[in-house]
Amino acid sequence: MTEPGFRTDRTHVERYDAASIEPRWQARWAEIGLYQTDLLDESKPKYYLLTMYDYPSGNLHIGHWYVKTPTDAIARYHRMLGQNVFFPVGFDAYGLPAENAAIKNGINPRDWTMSNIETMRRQLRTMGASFDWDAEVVTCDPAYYRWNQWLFLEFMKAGLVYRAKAPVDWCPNDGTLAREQVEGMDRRCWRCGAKVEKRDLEQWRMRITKYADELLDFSGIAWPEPIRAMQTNWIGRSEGGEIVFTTAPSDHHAGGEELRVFTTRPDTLFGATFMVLAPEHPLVESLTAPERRLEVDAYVENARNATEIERLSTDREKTGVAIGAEAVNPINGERIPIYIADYVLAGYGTGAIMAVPAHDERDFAFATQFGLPIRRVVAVPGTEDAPLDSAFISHADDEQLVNSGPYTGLAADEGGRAIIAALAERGAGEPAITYRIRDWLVSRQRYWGTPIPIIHCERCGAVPVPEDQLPVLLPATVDYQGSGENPLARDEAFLNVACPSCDGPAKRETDTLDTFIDSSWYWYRYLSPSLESGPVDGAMTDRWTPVDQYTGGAEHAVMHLLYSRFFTKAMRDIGLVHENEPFMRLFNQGQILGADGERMSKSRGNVQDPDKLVARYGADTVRLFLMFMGPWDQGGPWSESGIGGVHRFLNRVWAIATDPHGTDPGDQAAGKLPAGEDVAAAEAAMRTTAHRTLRDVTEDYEGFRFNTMVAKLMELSNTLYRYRGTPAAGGAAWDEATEMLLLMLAPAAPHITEELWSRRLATAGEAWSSIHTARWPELDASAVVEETREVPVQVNGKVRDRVVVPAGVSDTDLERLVLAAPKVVAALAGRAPDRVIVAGGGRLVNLVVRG
RNA sequence: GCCGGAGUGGCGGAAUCGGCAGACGCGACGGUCUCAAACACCGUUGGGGGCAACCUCAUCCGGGUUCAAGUCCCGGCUCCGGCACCA
Repeated sequence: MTEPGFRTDRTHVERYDAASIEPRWQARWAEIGLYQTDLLDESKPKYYLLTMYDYPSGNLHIGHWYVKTPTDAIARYHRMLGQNVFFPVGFDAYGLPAENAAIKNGINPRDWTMSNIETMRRQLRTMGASFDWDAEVVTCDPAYYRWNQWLFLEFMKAGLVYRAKAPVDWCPNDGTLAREQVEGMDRRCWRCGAKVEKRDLEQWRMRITKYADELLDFSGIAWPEPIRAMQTNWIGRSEGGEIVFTTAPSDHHAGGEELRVFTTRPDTLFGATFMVLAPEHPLVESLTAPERRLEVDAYVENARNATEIERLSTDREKTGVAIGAEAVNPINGERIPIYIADYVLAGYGTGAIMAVPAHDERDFAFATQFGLPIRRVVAVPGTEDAPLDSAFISHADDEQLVNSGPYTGLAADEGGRAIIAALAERGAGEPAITYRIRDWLVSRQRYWGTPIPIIHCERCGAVPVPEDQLPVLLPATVDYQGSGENPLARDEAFLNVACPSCDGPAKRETDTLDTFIDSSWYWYRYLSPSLESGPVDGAMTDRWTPVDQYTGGAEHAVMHLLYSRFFTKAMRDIGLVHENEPFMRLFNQGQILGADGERMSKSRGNVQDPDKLVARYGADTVRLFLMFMGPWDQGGPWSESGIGGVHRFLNRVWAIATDPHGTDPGDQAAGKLPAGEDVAAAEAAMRTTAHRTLRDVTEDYEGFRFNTMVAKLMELSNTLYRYRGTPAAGGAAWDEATEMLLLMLAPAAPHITEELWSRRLATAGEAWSSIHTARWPELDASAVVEETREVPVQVNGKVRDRVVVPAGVSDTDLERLVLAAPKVVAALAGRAPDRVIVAGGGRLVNLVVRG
């Protein structure tokens, strides 16, 4: 009878034991398909909730739980609101770690990946997450990646895919990278951290730049400001003008050649005292004077070979050389010397600048270094002769052009427009816009990815694989020969193929697609994962997309989250979908760091495994603890301290629901109502608290404020717990409040609430139905209002007393009551208040006394 | 340097259409229960002062607006994230 280790007077009550409850309900939910969405059911409003799918790395750590369990609570909350919720799950199954594991351990990447997926499926179930597993997508499945290939070819037809030779970012371990995959000032690979180099390679690209302006427009979608700012900066739109300089004739050069520069400051054109070309600029070769040749060639060679590190190690000191040629300023015919310098980038604008040292920091530094003239052309009137010790770049309203010929005296922005207009008339300039974003490089020299469906024929060039020959299957067997080199490149069976166009001997493309292609449209595929006639089911996407709510990490700001917007627009333009944006609302949860405050990683050994905690406390406690830790968008270092408090809360919920009349042995006040309270007052208090909690918790679920949501449920349970064992327990008000507590807690702690709910139904003799299909409780607004309330009274802004007044008291009555309060009288010390402020509809009174 | 976010008890954090600073939880201290420990439960807990009712200081720093400022304005500092010679 008596279990060892527990108090005798508690043993008659069944204790909360998560381990015996959770697996049982998980199995039951799966058995009855509780979370499988009927996508055709239009009787309820749809709600498409998406959380970023995972790379199957092998084990769920606490970070996965941190993203997924609150998202699951959102799904459950919306179901309780009566919406048809679609909450799918899948795996981002292609990618580098599988290959690295394969090389290291001699395992096939597919076997490694699929066994990890199996593990993770099991782990995801222990979370109690309400995923619809029928919709699962695994991207390394030919049923999925064939549509990557199909989309690639359709995009090609639409002019959105092209192949070009250009400098690319190259990681010695991982091969080519998208610009977005190069991180930090020292330009490291996002995967392996190796230093990234530039190489000239012929590669496939997607024309994301076509959508640059559209991608800058976030109207109609509710995305966090930081993500919008990052994308906006990444796209980097600059407005200005292109100005056409010409080369001046000289001994070695006939002159008259166009030299276009881009500038955001056409107003400073009269201040251009030299010109700088990128070392890679195509005209450098022909413009260089014979006597400068040696030095110029050396500089160009050096710039090509210099790593970014070397460039930066000079502490941004400007370097460059004059090429012995001059350019003619189209506005005034002035001849200025031409330099090359590596601070001018070949890939941005026109790869050439007009240098205006008076009004640009970099040009100022260069001019100072090389003793070049600095001519001020913008100034507040009267200050134009003041010497400059740095570039003058402010944009005050009263600035004017100076030393600018006929434009002198104009306001700077007006002058800029006038200069461009004048140049445009002569064909020597025009308004122009440039972007920092580059087209998306999608070729990867890797095995474990989607084969690019292209065949290279010596006669016909790069020929698309005909649609009826898709998918181009990734060969199942792979021989790495212990190196990271792409094994496809020496797989003769894969490689050799007849040209689809001329039937001659040809070779397959051996590069595979960036895995970010996979994740750029996966949410569409969830709606028809096994469709064979196309990538998406138009009727389904029309009905269900855009996604209503997306959750995931901010680390994807300029990769996945930008590519997905691009894909949606591109798919729209080829007629596949009919929307402009993929995700209506986005929420970025924070990141859980290791206990050391560093990012969790296997190599640091600070990865937190939830299994131990689940075994000790149960999944509900872990879920709730992760929500309670702090604001969801904040994240922070991992610490277990505090999880006990959350577990105690669930224990109390259990006791409230199963044993309303029980008492605690340590409580001397047990069984007694608080002093001065009768049963009626207690019941009114429970009812008020329950409905206030409902009001607040509803707002918290809507706003994803899970930490305060849990806190408020704790308060409600504390209130109920205080009445446990008293005459107020077990009555109608108690029962209503308990039911509300369970319903409000259900999205966050699905197992314990399901168990307690089933017991309630059984006790009431009702047939079982899941709490997760129950309706969210209705707020009784009248219950929220108490009969009396406490009003703080300030004298000169400091709280001196609190008076209890009837709920509907008028301001004048309130004032009268306040002035009669003993402590207020004392604080006033006989003085009459000069002002009486009744603030916030009677929430507070402030009495102002002068002197 | 530019862009974005944030600074509140010993700790995680509440409270921002200006209105009782520190909800909720952890930790700590005291207690109940126990032969004892653990568990559980009850109470106290921002600093300083006072026997006490109370007084006083306090939300990164310095100013300001206001009857009233964690919250608004001006000027700084620190930390985190992103970008980084982008003309």
